[in-house]
Formats: sequence, C-alpha cells, structure tokens
Amino acid sequence: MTDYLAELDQEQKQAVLCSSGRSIVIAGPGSGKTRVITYKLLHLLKSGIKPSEILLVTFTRAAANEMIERARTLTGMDLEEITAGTFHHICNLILRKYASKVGLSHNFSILDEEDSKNLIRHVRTIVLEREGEMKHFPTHNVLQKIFSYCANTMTSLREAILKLNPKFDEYEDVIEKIYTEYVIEKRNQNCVDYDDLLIFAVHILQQDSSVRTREASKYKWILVDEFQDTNILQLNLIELLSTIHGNVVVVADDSQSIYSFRGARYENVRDFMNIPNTKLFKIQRNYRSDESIVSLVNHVIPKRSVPKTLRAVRPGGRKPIVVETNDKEEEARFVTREILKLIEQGFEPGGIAVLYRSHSHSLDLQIELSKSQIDFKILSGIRFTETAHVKDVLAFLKVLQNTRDKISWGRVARLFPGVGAKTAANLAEYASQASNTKSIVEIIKEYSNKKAQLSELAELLSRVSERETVSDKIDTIYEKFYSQYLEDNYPDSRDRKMDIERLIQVAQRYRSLERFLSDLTLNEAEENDLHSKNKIILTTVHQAKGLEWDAVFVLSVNPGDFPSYYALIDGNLDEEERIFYVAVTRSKKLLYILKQKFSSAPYMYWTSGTDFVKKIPPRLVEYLDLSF
DNA sequence: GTCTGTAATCTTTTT
DNA sequence: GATTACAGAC
Repeated sequence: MTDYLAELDQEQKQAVLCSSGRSIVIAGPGSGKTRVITYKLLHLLKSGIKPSEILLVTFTRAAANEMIERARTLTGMDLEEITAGTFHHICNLILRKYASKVGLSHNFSILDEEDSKNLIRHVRTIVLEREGEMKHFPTHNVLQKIFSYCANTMTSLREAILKLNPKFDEYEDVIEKIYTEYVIEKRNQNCVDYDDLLIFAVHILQQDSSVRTREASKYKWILVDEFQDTNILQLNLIELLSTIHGNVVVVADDSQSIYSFRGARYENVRDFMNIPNTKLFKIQRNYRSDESIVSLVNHVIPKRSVPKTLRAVRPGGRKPIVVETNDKEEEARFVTREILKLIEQGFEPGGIAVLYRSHSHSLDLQIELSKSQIDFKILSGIRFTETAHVKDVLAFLKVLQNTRDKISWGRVARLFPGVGAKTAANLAEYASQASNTKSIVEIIKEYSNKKAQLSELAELLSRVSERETVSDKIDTIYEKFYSQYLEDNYPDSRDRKMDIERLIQVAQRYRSLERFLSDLTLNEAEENDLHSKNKIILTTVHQAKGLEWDAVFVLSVNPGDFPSYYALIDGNLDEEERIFYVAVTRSKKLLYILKQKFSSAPYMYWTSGTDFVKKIPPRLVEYLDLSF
C-alpha cells in the first residue's frame, strides 16, 4: 500500500504518514527535509488530494520547483495547479485579488529595496525641510531598516528604534512623521514594498471573514519548509489560511535560523509546537556528511538551540581542514590551487562551493579564479535584476503597468539628455494623473510640448504600448532607444546588452506583464542556467541554505569577518553561531575552514573577538599553516 | 535646471 | 573603496 515510501527510513516515513491536523517535523541538517516534503506531497496525491488543494511554501521559488518536479516524476501527474512559492509570492497573489480593500489598485507595483530606499529618501527630504535641519538625523538607509524591522516584527516604531538605534530615540517624533508620509506616498503611487505584501495580505485575511473563508477553503493541506526562518506575520498567514482544514505540516531546524535581521523568530517553532494536538516528529540522522564532518558539527551546535546530537550515517571520511593564511590574497590563492587539485582528482566543479559571510569576502577569490580560468557562478551579490540597466528597462514597463509609479517615471525620464531630477519629478507628477495606458501616451505628448527633450520618450512609450507581448515590448525599448543609450553611456555596454537580451529571453516565458514584473522583483523568475551547470559555486552562507556540495570552503572565519563585525559590537553572536553551523553542514566529503592571521577587520575585533576556529577541538581537524 | 568634480560617509545577511 | 551629498560651472 505504501511501498512507494520504501526509500524512506522509519523516522522519515512516520513524518510523511502523519494523519491530518497539525504536525511539525524537527529536522537536523542533511536529514532529508526536502525528501520528507516531497514524499508528503506524493503521499497526499496518492490519497486523492488534488494538486489545487495543496499550498506549498518554500524559502525560494527554486526549492518549490525542485520538489514539485520530483513529485511529478514520481507520480506522473500534472502538478501545475499546486500553489507554490515564497511567502511573498503567495501574499502577492492574494493582494492582487483584494487590493481595493487596502486602498490599492490591482496593478500596484512592488518596490524593491532600492526603490523603497529612494522613496524614503524623498519623503525624508520633504519632512526635514518642513521640520528644519537636524544634526545626525538617521539616513534613509537607517530609516528603511527601522521601518522594515517594525513591520516584520509587528512592533511599534519606538521599540524598533530602541532595538536598532537607541541613539535616535530623541528623533522618534520626526521619524514617525516620515513613516506616515512614506505610507501615504506608497498608497498615492499605488506601490507596495516587500513588507507591505505580507502586512496587507495578513490584514485582509484577518479583517474580512468572507475573504478568509474563501481563500482558506481553497486548500486542504499546507506544507511549509524552513519554518525556523518565518516571522510573526508569516506564522499568522499560515494560521489564517489553515482555519478551515487545519492540516499543516511545517519542517524546521531551529539551529539553522539565520534571518533574524528580517524578523525571523525561531520562537515560531516553539509556539507552533505548543498549540494543543500538534504532532511532533524528529528526523535527526545525517545522510549528508561523512562522520568526520558530523563530529565537528556536533561541537559547533549553536548554544541556544534545542539540544541535539547528530548521528552520521556515512562512516569515516577526511577530517575537516583548517587553513591559516596571512591575508585574503593568500587565502584566495590557496583556495584556487586546492580547487584545481580537486578537479584533477576527479571532483566535479559543480560539486565544489565556496561560502562566505559577506559578498565582499569573495572579491579576491573571484580575481584569482579568473586568472586561473576556472569558471564559477555566483549565487548571491548584485543580482541581474538589481543592475542599473535591467532596472532602467523594467522602469519603462512599470510606468505602463502602473502610471502612478513616480519612482519609475523618474528613472525613465532621466535617461533622456537634458532631463534631470527636477524635470523628472514634474513629469512624474503630471503623468501620475493618467488613468490608463492610452491616456498616458496622450499626456506625455502634451507634456513634451513644454519640454522638447521628452518627445522621444512620448514616441517610444506610444510604440511600446502597442506591442502585445512582454518580450516584444522590451524588444522595442531596446531596439528603438536603450541599445544606443548603453553604447553612449557605458564602456561595458556589450555586457549590459547581453543582459538585456537575456531579459528578453526570460520575458518570452510570460504572457502577463504584471506577473513578469512581480516575479522579477520577488526574484522568482526561473533562470535557464544550462550554461552554468557544473561550475564552482560562490555564495553567501545565507543563500546556501538547503544546498549541499562534495567539497565546501568556508572563507575568512576571522573575528570581525565571520562572525561579522556588527555582531561583535552588538554581542549578537547566537545568530553568527547558527550561520557558521549552516556553513559547515553544507559539505558531504571535504570541508575547508579558512582563517587569516591578519584580517582586514578592525584590529580590536580580530584580536579579541570570538573565534569560531578556537572552539573546535584540535583532534577533530587537520591544521595547515601557510602563514609563514 | 543640468552636469561635473570633490568632499563626506558608510561599510552584513534577503524577499 | 564605493557610493552619495553638495557646491559651483555651464
């Protein structure tokens, strides 16, 4: 009857077969979390649940796609109708439907972090002009952090300020004014930021019982991965969407909670567990790493997590290697040499990864790898959609989608020579009164009579709005204007042109402009990265979550770098311990931990800060000192 | 109003 | 070390 579960061990099987109701699976690293969810999916489908009755929430879109693809292969069923993706994606779907309930129109645009910062900077300037100059008033970057913290933890502005920057306490009133203006401005422009997606969706479901019933009735089961990284809003969302059926499975590892900076609270795990009738399953056997690595892992289990000892399934293996170098350059040279050696020994490049705490730690290595002509792929860092040229092109589409989006108007207008901040702002103000695409073209034409430089923009928008598909629209922007713009303004226009061509390719998979823009902003557009198969991976630990490789290098494990200098200042080391834990548990066979004698971190931190390497019992590792 | 050069200001992690 | 704010030239 359940022989399709033969691949699973006893503990995994129990978790998969759990009956209806609430259950939580506490999982260690490498214990088959993904496998449990995939088989749970399979099991539900075999028991007659329809794909459309399942909601699968994952940390990235790619993770969901992988699980669904595997379940599809195993069942042979068409699983298109499973609702799947990140919390932000799911909230976006809900909010598009009920936008009017929070004063938005369904075609609202989503501000990415940069846009949101720009808008905050704008209202900050206005409020400060009104209130008078203030010494050492927080910058827009700081304000954005405060606002975001406030939203993600559902605390008051005051608490957020005290928690993040107590020294700004005296400015609470003004900060609040800016916050209020920011909220108003977003609504006027028919825009939401990342946090609003969650806030509004939860708000609507809480306030409107008929909406709640309708949305919750769509599903019979909710499956949530990486539950330890959910924040209070996300917990609420799960509860709200499960009010009808009550069937929820969450999978969590409290030791791997590494997103507290965006409001993740691992207390969610405890809270969820403590609700009566919640079934608890534990899967702790480690299938991923060799015993030699698991032994080390057991010594770096974060202090403040549920006590646990991992049991290795795969015996033996090489001891993790601690490599001490003088500085970053030497570290980069060592890693490059070692990678070449590993490839020679038969390791697949795609099975090798380099992890680090912060993007900047990888710069030297990137140079060194390029010199040795080793191909690599960077998972994190400036994303394709965050580059200026891609954002420029998207801004054209955004103003057509949502004519009230002033940020995008400003971006578009300033591409034309002779148009600066002031003209752009005037145009944005003027254009935002248009109610639809047709009238927008009229309005811009009218405006360009006043400002001749903008007649080209009017002409272009008119052409673009006539094209049917998303890719044709982008193609028009590119051919008629942007290609030339790139040549005139960027020395590296060839690379940038290739990016735009890539964007056109991505767009070909979309019929809906709105969906295209949402997916790109939420980083959910699937990448066709056939070329990047079998390349060395460079990534932050945060982005490495849920992934595994044969050989893993962890760079710059120096006090001040990893743990980060901020964490040392704030004494917030618990989270750094968890990040380190995530890093070392990614490896199957070979683990290199690199540290430097002379770090570029401020002196007092690398001489006196917490050193993760010193906490590892010497007998568990091999040492390699290259610092002479 | 726009453009350009210089001084000031930070430096994490992500949807 | 790179981004951003500001001052002054056009």
